[in-house]
Amino acid sequence: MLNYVPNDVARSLSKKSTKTIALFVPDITNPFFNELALAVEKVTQLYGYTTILCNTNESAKIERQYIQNLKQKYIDGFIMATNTLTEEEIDQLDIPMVAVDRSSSPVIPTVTSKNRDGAQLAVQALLRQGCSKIAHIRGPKGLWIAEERCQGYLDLVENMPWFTPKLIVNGNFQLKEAAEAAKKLFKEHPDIDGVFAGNDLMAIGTLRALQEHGIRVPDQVQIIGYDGISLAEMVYPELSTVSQSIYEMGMIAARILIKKIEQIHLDEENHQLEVKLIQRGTTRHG
Amino acid sequence: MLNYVPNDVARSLSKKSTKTIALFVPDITNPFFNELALAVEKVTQLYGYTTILCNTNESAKIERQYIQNLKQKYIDGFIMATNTLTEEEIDQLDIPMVAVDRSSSPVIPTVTSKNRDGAQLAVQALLRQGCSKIAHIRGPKGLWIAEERCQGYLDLVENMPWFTPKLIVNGNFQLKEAAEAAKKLFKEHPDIDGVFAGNDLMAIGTLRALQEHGIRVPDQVQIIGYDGISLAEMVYPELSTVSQSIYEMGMIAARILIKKIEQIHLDEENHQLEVKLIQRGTTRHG
DNA sequence: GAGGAATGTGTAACCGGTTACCTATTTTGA
DNA sequence: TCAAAATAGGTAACCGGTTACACATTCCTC
Repeated sequence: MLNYVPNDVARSLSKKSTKTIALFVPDITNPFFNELALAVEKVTQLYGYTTILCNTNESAKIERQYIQNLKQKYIDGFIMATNTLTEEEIDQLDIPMVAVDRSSSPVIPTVTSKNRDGAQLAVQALLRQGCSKIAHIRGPKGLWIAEERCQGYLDLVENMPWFTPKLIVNGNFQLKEAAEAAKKLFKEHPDIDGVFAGNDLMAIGTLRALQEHGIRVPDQVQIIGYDGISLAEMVYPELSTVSQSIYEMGMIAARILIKKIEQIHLDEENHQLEVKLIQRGTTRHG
Repeated sequence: MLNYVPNDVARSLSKKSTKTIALFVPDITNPFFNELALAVEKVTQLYGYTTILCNTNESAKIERQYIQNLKQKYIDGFIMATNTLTEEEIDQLDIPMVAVDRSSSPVIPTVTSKNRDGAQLAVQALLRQGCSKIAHIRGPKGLWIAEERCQGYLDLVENMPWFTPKLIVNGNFQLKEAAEAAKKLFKEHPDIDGVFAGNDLMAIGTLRALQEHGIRVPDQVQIIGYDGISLAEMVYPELSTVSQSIYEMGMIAARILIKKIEQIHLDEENHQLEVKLIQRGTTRHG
């Protein structure tokens, strides 16, 4: 008889390992993280690991709870798309860990994209395509990727005659908040004709706000987002965006984590992925 | 010293239970299932259980793999928002199980909404608000909830002089497919002035297709979706929809499952939740 | 104060694998 | 052919809890 199935729990107990890793995401309803999860899962499965998805809902408390809970269960490692943990905590956790998209500490390997370059790409395109007053809907204060993208925007517009810091408003990476922010922004500056949003969700929120006010996109205002989530192709007009290879980010992060778990040497712990500008319906390109 | 932390794996081994349940969803990128997951997680956490989210990607193979894998890990129960398993399989699995939204077998407790009633609600509203030719973008053939919603539509329009079965087209519950289907539909029947879609995603796809063709919503065509996902409020115009309490569905399913696991008696295994029509920007209501 | 119940403590077996170690067998080479 | 080495098979301890059962102690009642 060959119908013997080993008992995973018993094995885990003696090996102190479960062949399971956890992916922490701050917001499961953001398609960006879903695509990331798909990629991570694919790679881990290939190596015989199971992935479990943890939605922290942007809450540090939930995140810590999950971590304690999972450590007790002999989880083998973490991929963090969140950044609430302090450096100390990570140090004393003493479990293989990789950061993706957002990074909370320089001590752990990080996979991210060239945010500043990407932002410049977007703003360049807006300028080239005739915009004469460009606003930026930015992500949360203190979040590294939001700062970088904002910086990329500033790099190109800071010295423009029309520039004022009031053209930068916060949308917290969320659709609804960005829509609100955009409404206020356009009320105060009706002559804005270009918007670079810190992520696609906020760009879509901006689009929605403009449509509500009867402002034509891209005729009157051009919009570019950031991320390249599939939702960007599902709105009308389709969203122009700075696309990062989300799938690749997930795959690389997963591979790095597994190597760390299995103690295989890594030549390069950090990865910065290239981004590319995809122009669609919200911009007036060639 | 009170810093003793019991070892979960050892406990699981001897108790043959992990205080963990799994939620299976067919498509993690569909916001409906995210909202469901949030609800399930909330309840299970309350009862001391951990939930793990499994994305089956509509694939029966992946689903079976997960199930095998998890059974070996002493999972305590399953909540299935999928319907690929056969009745036999469920029987011989011999693990507490609850179906939510979709049901694959009458032998397991099911939490769903009054689909047929909901569809009627939508079509009634369209008729009342002046539509004289209403189409239906339906969900996958063979899927119970899709059939029910289609039936609800038929209940009201089957005997109308303008009705023809060609007004029913398949969109597979997906945004893109529905947009394509809608385009074709409107090319053949330009006089359609109302659409009831089998879910919100398809309604949004329809909206997108119409916008692309310069057809004004709700002036020329009114649209109603089904589900009440939050994305419905994020498009412009905001989508009118038949809202089911997704959160409640998740909570009820979780509670039923936990009771089954802990062998507490249930008076009522099946639940059919009420739905309500929410009119927003895609309909011309009073 | 003795008999019985009620409560407390201690120990060993068990959950089902992994692994280190010891003995038995086969293989290899001089 | 025989000793040493390589391989095979078997056993016991261990991972870290749970639980059942034996035994000791306290309490209550007549």
